Amino acid sequence: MNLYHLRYFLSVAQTGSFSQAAREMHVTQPTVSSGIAELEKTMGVRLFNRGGKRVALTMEGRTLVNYAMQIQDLVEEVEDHLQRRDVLPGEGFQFGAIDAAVTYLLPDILKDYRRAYPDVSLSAQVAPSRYLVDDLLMNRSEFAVISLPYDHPRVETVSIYRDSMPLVVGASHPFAARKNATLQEVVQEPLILFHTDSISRKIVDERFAEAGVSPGGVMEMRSPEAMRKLVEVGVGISFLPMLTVQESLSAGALKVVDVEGVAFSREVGVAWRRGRYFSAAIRYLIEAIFEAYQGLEVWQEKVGGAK
Amino acid sequence: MNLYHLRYFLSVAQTGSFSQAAREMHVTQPTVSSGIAELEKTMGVRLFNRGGKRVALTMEGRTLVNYAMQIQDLVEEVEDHLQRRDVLPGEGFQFGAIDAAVTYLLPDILKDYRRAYPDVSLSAQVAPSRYLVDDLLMNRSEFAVISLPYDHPRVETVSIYRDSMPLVVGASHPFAARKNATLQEVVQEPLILFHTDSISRKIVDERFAEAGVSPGGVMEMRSPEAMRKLVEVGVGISFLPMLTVQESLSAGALKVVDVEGVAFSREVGVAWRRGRYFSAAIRYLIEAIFEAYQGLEVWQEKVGGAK
DNA sequence: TATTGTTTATAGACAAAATCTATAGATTGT
DNA sequence: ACAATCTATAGATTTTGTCTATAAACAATA
Repeated sequence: MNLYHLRYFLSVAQTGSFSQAAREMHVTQPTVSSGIAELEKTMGVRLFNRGGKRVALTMEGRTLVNYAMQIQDLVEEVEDHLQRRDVLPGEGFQFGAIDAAVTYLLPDILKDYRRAYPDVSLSAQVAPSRYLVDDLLMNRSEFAVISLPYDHPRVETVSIYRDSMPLVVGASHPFAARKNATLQEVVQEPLILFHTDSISRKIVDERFAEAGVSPGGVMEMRSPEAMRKLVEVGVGISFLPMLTVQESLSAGALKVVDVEGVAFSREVGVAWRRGRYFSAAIRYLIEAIFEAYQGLEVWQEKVGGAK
Repeated sequence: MNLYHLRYFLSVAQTGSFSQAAREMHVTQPTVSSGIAELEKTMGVRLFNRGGKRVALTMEGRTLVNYAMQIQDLVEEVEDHLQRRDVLPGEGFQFGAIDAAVTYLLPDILKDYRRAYPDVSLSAQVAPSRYLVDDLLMNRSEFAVISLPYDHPRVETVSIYRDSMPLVVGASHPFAARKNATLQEVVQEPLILFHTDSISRKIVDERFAEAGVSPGGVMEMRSPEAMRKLVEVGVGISFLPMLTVQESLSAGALKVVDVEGVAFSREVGVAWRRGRYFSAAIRYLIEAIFEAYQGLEVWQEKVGGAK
């Protein structure tokens, strides 16, 4: 049983003639004959009564007409949907994003996206970068907005945003009155740092190692928002992404202190599993991100040609 | 696009693996690969993201899953229906029958049929034999119960019932008191005869011609029931099928009068377009008719072997 | 970092099927 | 009876699907 056979069958049922159906389907009459014969053989019933100028459906033929039409409709519908790249209501996809991205970088973009694809349901997974990369590798999410650099042979990344990570202290901290401090002074203070498997922590650690210093009492955290709060109330001081502390700085709850010879920064970028394919609705969101920040050209270079 | 490809696709979607799907479908892995590749080509979209131990559906793939499952279900359903020779509610067929058949021969059979095929809707076309045969030839009805003999190269017939056609007169007619009458006497009376294109009329006419008599005032009718009424009220006398007049005889409204040298009778039989195919539900009804009267063996001989 | 056991993709051979041309056999309508 | 039109069939051809064998990519492990 073949979809073409069903098409021939419906045409014969409608026209009442094998020859005419053949003309409509742009095939020869024996093709239609053998198509119907094949259907009749596999179904084990006669579909038409031949003889006379017109053929007539049998009862079984009438039954098959009902089904064949439904099948035909579904086939046409799905071809249409896929070729127009329409999205069915309820369809959607999952992507990953670090806290700072979903809180500060993406909201406006997601709002616009809603307008472009109102039927697509988005599911954002918020977690530290390394977990998000796991999701990428396991095909559990389509792309992720993570901290860079992230080096993995199966993951490609493009930076969208450079974020400085200044030393921030609570408003009542002794450093708050000063313009700057030395690295040696900093490591004497109780430090609140990202957890050791985070990108941002790696950046800090590397610089510390270069300078030959090592911090004393360190508190480790996964959540930058929690760290911001802890610094505000004076539990310790921290190097935190500008995105995270912007509002607290404006409100005066935190202060930035320059550290001599140190200019920490981390990049935020889009990451995806190398070589993967992007559906139109997904590609649209990714490109909106690049357009809002930067990286569109690099992205197109990496993925644009090889659909 | 092919139904097998859809099956492969669904299996891959479910198992998350081309190889495993191949094992489930009892084909080799390259077969699945090229099946999916062909689907992706004709649809113009990627259906899976490959790489890693498992493949993952794209958004388009998820869309196709929805449709493919529906299509699959319909295909299975229709194969099931046709092979079991089930009948869908509302399906049905049309057959023809002369007045006497539908009134006196078929009611009980149709009642039983209801029990065997409650979902089949029957449509009986009631008309004189020659119109019913037209329907047969045009494939507008599946079979017909008509008066015999009916000679046509494209129509086959099997007799089910021999019906005598005695001379009947109204209870108050002068003949009513007599045991018999001669043909000469009969043609003096006002006769009510079937219309000239009817089988029964032909039988009567032929006998008249043989005997060298020709009737005087003749009233022609199509409906035997109407003729019966007219004879009852004394408009004339008639040769009517026993089936039609049975009740009136019992009630005493009509009397049978023997006519010397005349024994009219017509046969009732089943007719169908030569060489046609009978669906199970139709065949059942026809065979019920033969079983209730006669002709089952002749029927089976003519149509039984050549399905 | 190499290695082993997976995976999917590809190439070429082979088999199955769908389709075409040509023609026969039937039927309808003139 | 004849011409036109229909479906069925046979045989050749082309297309499509499937297989085997193998390559290339990847994951897991030593």
